[in-house]
Amino acid sequence: MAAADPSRDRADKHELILEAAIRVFAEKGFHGARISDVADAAGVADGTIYLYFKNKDDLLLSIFEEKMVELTGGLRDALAEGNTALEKIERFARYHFRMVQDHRAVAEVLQIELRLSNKFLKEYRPEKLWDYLGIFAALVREGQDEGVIRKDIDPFMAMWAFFGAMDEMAMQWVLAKHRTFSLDAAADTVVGIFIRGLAAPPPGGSNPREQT
Amino acid sequence: MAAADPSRDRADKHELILEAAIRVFAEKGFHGARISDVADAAGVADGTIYLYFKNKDDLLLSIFEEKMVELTGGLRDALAEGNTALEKIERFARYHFRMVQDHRAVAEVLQIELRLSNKFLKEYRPEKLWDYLGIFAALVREGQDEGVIRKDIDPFMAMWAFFGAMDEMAMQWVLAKHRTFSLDAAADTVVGIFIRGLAAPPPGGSNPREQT
Amino acid sequence: MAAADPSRDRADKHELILEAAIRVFAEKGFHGARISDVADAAGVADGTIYLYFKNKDDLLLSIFEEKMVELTGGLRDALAEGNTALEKIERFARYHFRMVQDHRAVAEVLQIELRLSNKFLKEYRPEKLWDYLGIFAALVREGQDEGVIRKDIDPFMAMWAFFGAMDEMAMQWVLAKHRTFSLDAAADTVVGIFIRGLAAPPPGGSNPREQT
Amino acid sequence: MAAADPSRDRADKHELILEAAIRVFAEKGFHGARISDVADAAGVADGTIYLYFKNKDDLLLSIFEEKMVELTGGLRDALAEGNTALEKIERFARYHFRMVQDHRAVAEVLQIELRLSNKFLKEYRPEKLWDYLGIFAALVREGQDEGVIRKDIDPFMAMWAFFGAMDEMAMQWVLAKHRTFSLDAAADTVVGIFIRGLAAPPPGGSNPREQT
DNA sequence: AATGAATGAGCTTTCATTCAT
DNA sequence: AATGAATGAAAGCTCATTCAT
Repeated sequence: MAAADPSRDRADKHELILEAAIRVFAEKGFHGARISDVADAAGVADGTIYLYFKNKDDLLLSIFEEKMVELTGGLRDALAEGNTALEKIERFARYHFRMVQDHRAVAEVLQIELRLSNKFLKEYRPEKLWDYLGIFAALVREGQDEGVIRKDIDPFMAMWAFFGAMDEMAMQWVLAKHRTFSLDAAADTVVGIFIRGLAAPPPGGSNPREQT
Repeated sequence: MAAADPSRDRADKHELILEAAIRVFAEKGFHGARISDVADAAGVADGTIYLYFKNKDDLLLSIFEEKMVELTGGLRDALAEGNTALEKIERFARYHFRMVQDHRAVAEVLQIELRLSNKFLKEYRPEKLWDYLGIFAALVREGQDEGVIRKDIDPFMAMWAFFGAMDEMAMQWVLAKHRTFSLDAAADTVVGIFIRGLAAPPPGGSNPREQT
Repeated sequence: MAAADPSRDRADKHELILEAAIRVFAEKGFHGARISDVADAAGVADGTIYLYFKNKDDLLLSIFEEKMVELTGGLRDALAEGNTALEKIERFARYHFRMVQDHRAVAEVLQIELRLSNKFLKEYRPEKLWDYLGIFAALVREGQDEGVIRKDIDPFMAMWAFFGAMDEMAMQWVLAKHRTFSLDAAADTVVGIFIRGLAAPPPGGSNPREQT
Repeated sequence: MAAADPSRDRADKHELILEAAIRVFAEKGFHGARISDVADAAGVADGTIYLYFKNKDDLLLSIFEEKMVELTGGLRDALAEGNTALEKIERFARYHFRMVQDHRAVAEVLQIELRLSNKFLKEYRPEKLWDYLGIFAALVREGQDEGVIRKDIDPFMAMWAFFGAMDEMAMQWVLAKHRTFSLDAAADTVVGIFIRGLAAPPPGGSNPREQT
């Protein structure tokens, strides 16, 4: 009797088309993919896509939004086990790179195709990205309250730096078709730099650069 | 005697078209700009552009190459005055953000339009970017030799992290039309995090996190 | 007892959809209106419309047919009180313009939207229009028998001229959104020209142009 | 050396495409014709059409404008030989129908295809038609000054009636593929009705209806 | 009888690039 | 070298209509 739920059917087909689009966009690129390619991959007619998505751009942005929500949800779980803010930041980085590694087609779309979209880059407000990154900014503030992160750090500036560092490495990895380096090493590097870079000096410590 | 040098004339018109393209691409976007817009802005006929550039993509990539060469040249000058590797890294970051700030149209094209290009992102090998960033990797190695940068840092990984952090902030600044934050603050953040993040612990120091 | 009559129900819904279509077509235009707009306006599902009308064109043509039948019926009543053929012709003109004035939405559809239809203009035989206009031709013949209308007039030719004159004025009035002139003045003009234009010369009269 | 005149070349190709469009639209209808059909008929590439016309609608409207200018020019010549206003009105009608008869493809487009165009009917201000018909209104005024046309006639109202009568007959003739009646008879009818319908009563005459 | 989700055909227009002059 | 008129490929989206429920 489950099939009798129409909103269930609707959600299923939405999902069906979205997943097909991820596969097709990852393979042919957003611009290289025709709507009919997506329709074929999903096993529906071209027009059906427009019953579930406004247009081709909306399809791409929907992939972004839905996957970012999943990503953010998973992040919260991943951080739950961390104790200090710095430990959670480490977990954030490792989680981020693990997701890139484990979801290649999605990563391909979000790292590459999405960035090639005028709409996304210039007009769209990626609130779902901010939700995700906002967690980092909150961790920085948390760490500052705990006294383990320097007070002179602007959480938002640090957030962009942290995201930029991870994002660039993820992009190089995806573009290089994963051949040149491991994402574990990328995670180590980001963790190594940012943990020390953000950390407050040990009480009574005498790091000479701390005068800057 | 200047007009008598034909290669000089050629270089002049090449430059003329290139600068016109920067202005037009910055204003209308690469995709939104027509070749005839560039031709109009340069005061030449459409066909003339093809005497100096292979095609529209080549025009964009030429902007990238020529500006990156200038950027790299300027960077060498900027670093010359630095003493230690860490000081040079600080100068690198400050130079980078100053260039973004002082050359808005170029920054607009390199930060935004270039990234929207399939060709650039997927097919092109941006050697000129590597030349620029390679200087950072060299500085890391230098610092490791000097003993002021941790040995467990992979210079190339650090390079991507450093570039990614700066690039993301520059991109946000350009996209936000420079309203939300200052690039000086961005430079401070990057410097503050990376200098500490890369620095070797003071000899005999006892930073508890160094055990990680 | 009314609800017990199934053909009564059917006629009601037919009427319901037809009147909804008139409103929607008048507002959005035939091409601009979607079947679902009509369905919404009628409070039925899209598919239901196809239980009562063959297709979208049939809906438009049905409006034409049903309204023309009503129009023709009303015309007969309006002419009943006239005495001579010429007087009836005058009544015809005044009735026509009054109908346009009193039924704006219907006029909008019949004057404008219908004419924009390929089907109507090129393939359809508008018998119901001929029924309506045939009355005019019959009046001309009647007037010729009575001796009040010139014998050298071809009733069918006169019919098209008469209809054309009225129709053009009605169309201008509808297109101008009724702002520029009154349909009463239009009626006066048509009556003034056609009555004199058709009238036989007074017996023994010596109108010099009668020689033509 | 005539071919060296570039504006001449341009005008030639404009004309070439326009005449091709008339043939194609007359045969397949405006909606049934694809731009590539017109391009083929003109012996140019699809894109070339857009160098001379803004879009498909503009092509249709250009046919209207250019042919109306020609029509109006010819009309002035045709009226030149007339003496009185009434005689000129007669010449107007006969000229109009002769043009329809002698330029079938153009008539097909202007009588049928043009009217099927939403753009033309609802948005466009057909100034060139008004120029043409304005001549009729001027003739009516002229006749009123001469005393041969009744003063109680509104020239603009009469103009629409006159045009409507001719236009309806021309349309029926074109739609019927010229089989059912002759345009000469149509001209006779229009002339017969309008000349008498507009004429002032002979001085001292005693037409009983003149009291209206 | 009524519903409404699914279908899929159909075509204008832009603009990078070429090449005859 | 410079011009600029001509080329022609390429695909998103709408919406009337169907038909399983």
